[in-house]
Amino acid sequence: MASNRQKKNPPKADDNVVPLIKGRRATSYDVARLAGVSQSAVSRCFKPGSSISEKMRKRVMKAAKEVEYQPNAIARGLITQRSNLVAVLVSGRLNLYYPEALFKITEELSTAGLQALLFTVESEDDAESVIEQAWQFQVDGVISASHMSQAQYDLLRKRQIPVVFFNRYFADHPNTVVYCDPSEQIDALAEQLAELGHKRAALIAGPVDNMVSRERARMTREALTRSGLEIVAEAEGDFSYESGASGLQDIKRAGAHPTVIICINDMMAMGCMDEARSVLGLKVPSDLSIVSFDGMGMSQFSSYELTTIRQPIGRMSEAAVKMITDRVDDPEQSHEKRVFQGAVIPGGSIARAPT
Amino acid sequence: MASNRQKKNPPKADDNVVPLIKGRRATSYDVARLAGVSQSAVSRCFKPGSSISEKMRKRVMKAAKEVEYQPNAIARGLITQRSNLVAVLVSGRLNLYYPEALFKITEELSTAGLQALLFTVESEDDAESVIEQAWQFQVDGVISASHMSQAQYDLLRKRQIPVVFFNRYFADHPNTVVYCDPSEQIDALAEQLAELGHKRAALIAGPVDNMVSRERARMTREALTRSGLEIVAEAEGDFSYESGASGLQDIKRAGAHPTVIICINDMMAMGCMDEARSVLGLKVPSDLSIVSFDGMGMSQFSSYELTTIRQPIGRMSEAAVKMITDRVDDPEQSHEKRVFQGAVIPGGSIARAPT
DNA sequence: ATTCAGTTTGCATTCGAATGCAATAATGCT
DNA sequence: AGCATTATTGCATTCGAATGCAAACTGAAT
Repeated sequence: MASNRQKKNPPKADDNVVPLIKGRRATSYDVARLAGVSQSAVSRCFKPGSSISEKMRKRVMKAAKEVEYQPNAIARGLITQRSNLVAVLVSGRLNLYYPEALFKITEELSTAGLQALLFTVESEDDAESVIEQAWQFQVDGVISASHMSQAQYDLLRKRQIPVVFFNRYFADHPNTVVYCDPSEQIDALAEQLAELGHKRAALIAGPVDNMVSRERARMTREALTRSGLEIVAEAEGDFSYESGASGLQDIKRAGAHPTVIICINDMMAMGCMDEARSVLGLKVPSDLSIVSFDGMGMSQFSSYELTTIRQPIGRMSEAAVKMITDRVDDPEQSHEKRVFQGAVIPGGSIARAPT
Repeated sequence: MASNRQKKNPPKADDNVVPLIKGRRATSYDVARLAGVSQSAVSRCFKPGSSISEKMRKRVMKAAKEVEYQPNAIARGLITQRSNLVAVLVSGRLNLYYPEALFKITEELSTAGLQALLFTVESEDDAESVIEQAWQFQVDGVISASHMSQAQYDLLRKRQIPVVFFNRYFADHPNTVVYCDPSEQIDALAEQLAELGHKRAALIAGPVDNMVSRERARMTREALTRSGLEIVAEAEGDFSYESGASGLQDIKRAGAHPTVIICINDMMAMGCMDEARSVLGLKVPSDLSIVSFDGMGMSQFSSYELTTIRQPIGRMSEAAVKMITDRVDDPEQSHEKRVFQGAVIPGGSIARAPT
């Protein structure tokens, strides 16, 4: 191969008649040989901003097209120390809401010239191995919408890999994060519930090890109390439809009689609503009002029409990608929190409290 | 660097006191130097099945652990001509059913030592650029659950990249594919509908450019006719909830009065059911029966409880991954179709025809 | 024609791991 | 011990593109 490389200044085109492609994909050397230029010239043609004459560019591009040359991103990654790969960590089962974000993030990454390397994380052990995998693949950054321990995060930081958290974060530690703050909206809803005559509320919370879930629950408790509603019962779910249903059962079994239930996410609210209607025979919203968080597409299906607090998933995804690209380009970039406002979707799942 | 590499046979450990890590991640050379062995030895330690003594392995592993060495998958990919990356193509918006498959596929790939490089494809143009992207990243294979033209497929084949279609395929061309054949189930359901006294059916089909959609529609027409039901109307949807609702409206507007509607997927069935109940004031199933395809999780929420034909997504995902790994390991492997049986989920959306 | 600045181009090296080959060490066998 | 095998190990090269540096070229000004 070394002897095939051009020797003296003006390498002649086609001075080597070895067929360019025999099974093997074309490399920059193949293109160089075909165009009668050096490999460096080919490389420069594919790197925007390089010093190259128009004549040379045309010549190279013609040859490149001829053999369908596309630069090898793997080889490029090795020399530039940039893989253009971003690990995207999602938890598969938990929340059917995230696919929307995942697709959006993937698209945005792609327009930024980056590719999403997808990892599903179900447990902390998963996270462990996922981080090692990502590290092996030299990912330029990590967008995490799944659980990650402090130690795992620290490991990534130590390895100088930028991390952006999507809807989760460590409260007592600086980190880069995008999330949604629904406090104003839950305040407004609590106020509205009070005006509708509600006095007794119940809460179906999410897993306590989940930051977003905890925060939503905390805000809800505060908002309800502030508006003069009593929280007569609490149940803990796991974000799933089933746990919304069983959460309602738990509340009833505890002997509580709330007139409104706040669910920490839409999925549980749907489970709760279905259980109320089909098992307990309650009418929603006339017998029981339901409020929730997320604003996922399904929540507005006419069987549900939830009154919920929407997260602006699209803008949050854009922000997450922007934040990761900024940090890939400049690793010194400081931490940043981007907090989006929620928005109430009025829905039809709340009404005046039954008398 | 060349002068740092060990010169003669037994290279002494630590004969070079340059700090191993100064910002830079450890390489096999760093480990080799620390352990006092050659780089090849380190490489062999991380390749299962290599000729290496136990003593050497321990020594290397100790050094590797010390500097947290993990082989660089990018560099490995360059030399082995294997990226261990598989492109997974999904269409983002269309079908909320695929996330389940996507996560499953990702997990399965991961246990096979492969990583999923995620691409969203909305249009044929997208597919074009996605294929080029995937090619640049030297993916070892492609799993496509999205649209792809014959020309695009041919391009991938020409480039010797194995492709597995997930629930789509080209009928008149050999290719490797996993899909679900619901013909027996739809026959059984048609039979059951006839026994329940149904005579007039309507069909809400999917996009005609979608193979699965076309096939389901075809089978449905055949099954219904065979069982003596007349198809009094057909509407075409796009798999979305909204198009299920508008499909029903189209049917009604055409003046048809079916007693049962077959929807080509669950999502449209839910839209159709909600529209029937909340807008047309019909009772499902007593006034109108509904049948569909997919068996996605939501379809069994108690607001819907669809009678639907489930695809075994889990097993299909496993099969897809198995098929792609087989073909990555042996590119000569011939084409294969793996067809899974559907399964009827009885649900509660069909009943005796109203008189 | 000469000089000089500015552009283009090519050369040689680099990234990090894998591997064929040859050298060496370890082991078995007589 | 002596010789033949076999198992380990190291050496040198390779994968494909990017890039610092120097050589060559361009054009303009003198």
